[in-house]
Amino acid sequence: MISRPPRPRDRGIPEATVARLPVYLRALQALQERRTLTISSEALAAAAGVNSAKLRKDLSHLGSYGTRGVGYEVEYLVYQISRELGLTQDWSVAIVGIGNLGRALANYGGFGTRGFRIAALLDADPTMVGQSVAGLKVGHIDRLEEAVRDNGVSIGVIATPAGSAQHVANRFVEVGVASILNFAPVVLNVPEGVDVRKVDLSIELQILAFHAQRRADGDGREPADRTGLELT
Amino acid sequence: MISRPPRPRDRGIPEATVARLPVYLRALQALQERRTLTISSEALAAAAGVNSAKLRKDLSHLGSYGTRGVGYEVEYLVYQISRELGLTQDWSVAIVGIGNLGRALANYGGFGTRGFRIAALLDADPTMVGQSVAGLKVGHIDRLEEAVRDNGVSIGVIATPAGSAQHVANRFVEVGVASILNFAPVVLNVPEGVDVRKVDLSIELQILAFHAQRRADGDGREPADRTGLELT
DNA sequence: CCCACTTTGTGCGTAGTTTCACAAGCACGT
DNA sequence: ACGTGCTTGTGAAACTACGCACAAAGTGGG
Repeated sequence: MISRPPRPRDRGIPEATVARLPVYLRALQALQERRTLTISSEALAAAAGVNSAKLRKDLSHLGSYGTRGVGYEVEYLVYQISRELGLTQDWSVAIVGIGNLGRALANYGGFGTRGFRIAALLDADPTMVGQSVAGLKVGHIDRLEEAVRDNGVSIGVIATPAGSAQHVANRFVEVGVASILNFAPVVLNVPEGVDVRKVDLSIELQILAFHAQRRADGDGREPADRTGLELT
Repeated sequence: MISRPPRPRDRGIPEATVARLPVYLRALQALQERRTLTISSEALAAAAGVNSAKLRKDLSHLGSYGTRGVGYEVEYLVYQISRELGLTQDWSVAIVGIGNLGRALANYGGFGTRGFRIAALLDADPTMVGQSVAGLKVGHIDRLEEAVRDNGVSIGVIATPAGSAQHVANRFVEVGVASILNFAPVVLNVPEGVDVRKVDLSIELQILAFHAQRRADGDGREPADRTGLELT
């Protein structure tokens, strides 16, 4: 069962590369729907919005799956990336916090095209419990442990208010969920070995504002010590 | 021996730093509510989930706002970071695509605590137009240009299906919106000078899956590639 | 006034990431 | 068979980011 295959894959794929693989995968799947059989790094890079050298180096971490003079076979590459990302197996996801965002997530069909199954929806609000959302009955948060165990949940999504997020995270960790996607605007504290990724809308807006302001500032530099409001 | 002349031009705060400033800001605002007057880099770093040296270096890019032996004055730092991020001015935001996600965004009150004002909601679906969401009337996408001009919108949020995203982006760019936050699962093509940030739920899940798979492959142990090869 | 103590700001070595540029490899036409 | 043309895979250079460790700078007590 446990294959120590003769071709032990280099398990040291750079984090930056991992973050881009899903983008390549999506571009490749779009190509697949258009019946494209092969594609060059140049063209795929353009579709993914990256530099072609970067794309080639990224793919080289998975192995040598291209053909010089031709390009990459789309279908084969889709399979290889999917496998590397762990999408050839199914992942059960539980979403906690069925507010506006939680509902949006639950209804978001194309979760990774496939590979992810939303197995449980949980909320603390008694009036929410029992309602049907995206074809699933919302359960009470008190049953989190049960829901995780019964459904083999391995990924937890937190879409609660900031105040409850840490508590929910603790519960997740407690029952063995080691992958958490956090939408609440707080920094979660988790033990080593637990993987947390955060998606933060207001942070993204603030970063945009920073660049927008910089553009507006004529194009200058000068941040430094400006203790009040002066400027022009 | 021939070293290139030093570039004292400290133009620009590192991108990595910019991305963390909002996190610091949020932590500081929480402290402010607890009436904390000053805080050390050590404590603030813990609250923000980063290394204290990194935090000090980040803050040093804004200027010398700390007091040795004491720490940072919370209120002053809040102001400085806000100013650097451009939050001391107001930004008008338009959201296009009032589906589940668009509604969630419109209702998400704490948009950056302040500084961001949702000025317009637009959708292509005629049955959606005219409805009231989060206290705003949904307008038809055809009026995008009008809505942007009338409200001084400078940030556009795209929450449409993938197929419409590029089209909406083009329209935004056309009317001079140079900051776009994209939730649609596509790579947007925009001219130079336009700033696009993307938030992609399924990509985040795929990255989590990658790490989860790695954990599982290894055998009960953890990644453990922290201690790479020592000297040889 | 001076000393002990605390905490900032930063120089520097290390690690990670991006990009260039080109040799090596493959397909295809002749 | 063999050259021509195209595209991959990858050394190496250039950047960027990280975190340690410590001197500098400020506080407060005696």
